[in-house]
Amino acid sequence: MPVARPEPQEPRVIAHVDMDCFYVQVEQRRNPELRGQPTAVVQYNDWKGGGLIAVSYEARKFGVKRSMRGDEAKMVCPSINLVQVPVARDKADLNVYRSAGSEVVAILSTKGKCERASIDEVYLDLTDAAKEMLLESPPELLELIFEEATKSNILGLPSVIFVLHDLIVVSLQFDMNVTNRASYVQDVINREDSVRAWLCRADADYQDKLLSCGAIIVAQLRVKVLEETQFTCSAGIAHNKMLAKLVSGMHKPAQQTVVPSSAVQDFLVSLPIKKMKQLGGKLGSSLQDDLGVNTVGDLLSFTEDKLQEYYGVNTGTWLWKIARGISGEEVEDRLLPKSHGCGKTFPGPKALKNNASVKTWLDRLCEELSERIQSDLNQNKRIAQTLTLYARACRKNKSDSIKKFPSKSCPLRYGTVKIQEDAMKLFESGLHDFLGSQNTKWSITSLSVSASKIFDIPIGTSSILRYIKGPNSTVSPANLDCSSLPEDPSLGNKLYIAPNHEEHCEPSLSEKEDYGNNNVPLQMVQGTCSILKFLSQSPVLSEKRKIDSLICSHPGPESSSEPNKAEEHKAAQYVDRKKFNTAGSNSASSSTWMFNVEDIDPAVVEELPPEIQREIHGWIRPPKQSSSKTRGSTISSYFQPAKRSG
DNA sequence: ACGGTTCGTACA
DNA sequence: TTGTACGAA
Repeated sequence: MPVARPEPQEPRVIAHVDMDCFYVQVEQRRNPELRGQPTAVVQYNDWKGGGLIAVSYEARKFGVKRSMRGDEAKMVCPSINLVQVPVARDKADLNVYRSAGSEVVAILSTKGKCERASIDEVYLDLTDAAKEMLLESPPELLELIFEEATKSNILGLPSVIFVLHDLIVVSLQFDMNVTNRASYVQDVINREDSVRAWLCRADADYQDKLLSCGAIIVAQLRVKVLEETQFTCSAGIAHNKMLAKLVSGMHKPAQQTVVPSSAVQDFLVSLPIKKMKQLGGKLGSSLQDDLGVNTVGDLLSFTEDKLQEYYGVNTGTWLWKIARGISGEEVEDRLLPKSHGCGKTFPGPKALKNNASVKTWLDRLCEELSERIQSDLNQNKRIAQTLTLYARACRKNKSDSIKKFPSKSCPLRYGTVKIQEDAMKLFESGLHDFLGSQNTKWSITSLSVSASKIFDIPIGTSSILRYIKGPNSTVSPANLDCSSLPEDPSLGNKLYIAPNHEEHCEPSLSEKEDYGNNNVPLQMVQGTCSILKFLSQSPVLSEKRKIDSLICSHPGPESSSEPNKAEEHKAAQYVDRKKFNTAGSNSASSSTWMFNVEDIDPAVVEELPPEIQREIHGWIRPPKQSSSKTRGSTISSYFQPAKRSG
């Protein structure tokens, strides 16, 4: 359920940018003959012409909709071009669209904080850039700026304003005919005055000016996207994510829309409740059916208490706020996806009915997943930690309870074969739970695997791995070259060691430790065992004593209460191995380890080759004063390095 | 018996 | 923390 975030009191400038029928545009770029023609992208042509997943605006005029089959589309629009999604390993392969999306993100992320919201959408926080523009522009330039801003659609004006520069975009992209263009331009000219009147009115709001600057920045970004990728997009500009998202699709394609604060109330009152993000599903239906709320305006008559009563504290306050256009959700600074997944459905007769066919498909899915996390590692220096298997299943039996196939996870080991093995084990475990004691027939209607808990490889990892691995190794993860990585001071003087990348590393499944009631590798212990084992095998750290010298203090809570801290630290100077391995939930729970460089015994360092020594010394920098946040002073967390704080 | 595929979040 | 349910595109 949604939850309200504390909203900053300073007004922000937020944009939501949405590519126009993105997959179609990607295909049109690949084959320019498709431009300006009714086109749709379909996957799986074998049954009823395949399912449509993107429809060009020309085709929409004929009534072609997503969720139609190819055959239906042909019925209502005989001239439609149906382009198939690429297929690899007998399944849809979306990589071309992913990388096209990355091209766009690379451009859109240049003017402020940027959050990749999906393969074809981003949020931008342009507050700083807008303020800068407003501050640094001399008065005579301001007039020009506002003139630029008149090229956006602005909510709450007497009527909709068409956009001059968007006209150019539209005519480039869609081959608009001269008559149309002329009438649009006339439209702009007619309405431009009222926009200028709005922007330059005596009491023009500081917030409105900021939004105007934001609109200009977004317009420029969109032009740049068009120039460099040939893709058009639409955008919404507002003071928060919710409103920006709400209007980004209001004027499509290739246009943008601004929401001044003054227009929010009028805009929202008549808006159907189901149009709001997060209210398109059951929660929205409940509002309609149980409370008789059909528009956002209807929500206004409910007190916050009443809403909390119905939907709980979190959702209640969230509802109360969004009805008033209030949303504090921040734009996250993230250009890459948080997880990678791939899956396939096996509808009806295609359902998988035995282990062999499951294995065949699982192997294919894992192969793709492995490739994707591998390229994420190579290109972005990121490592995924968790492998999860999902499936949907039917049991062929009599009166059947609607039981779900449970999802299962384990630590992710790199390497296609390892992933395949682990995924199959996960499947067997899930199947076991699913079937219970019964011994009935089953069939699988969908399978998917995903890699999650992805984080950046911190500085220092690569060289250690290179060294331990040996310079001549050709095994992929060891080929990491992070030498070009920028230093990130927020990570502190820590040495990270990520096992599971090493061939020597034989974690999890084979160890069969008795930590659970099934054979699924448990995340908690496996990583621990394997890194210790691994370290003990390394030529550098072959003796147990040396390992202990590496791990020389106990992980305390990140922000433990001050009085006991010193004492705790002292008491835990030496870590009992058993305790270390099986410690509580917040310590050993992952396969990545983080040490303070200062905690490494100098004697150990001396045994390392000179170049590694130099590197380690390079990590040791004077303590930083800047941040008020106190980082763990010892082996802090075994999990993700704390989020980058700057 | 699902439009298919991928993603993200909140909650128990 | 893992698994689940839900929502969106």
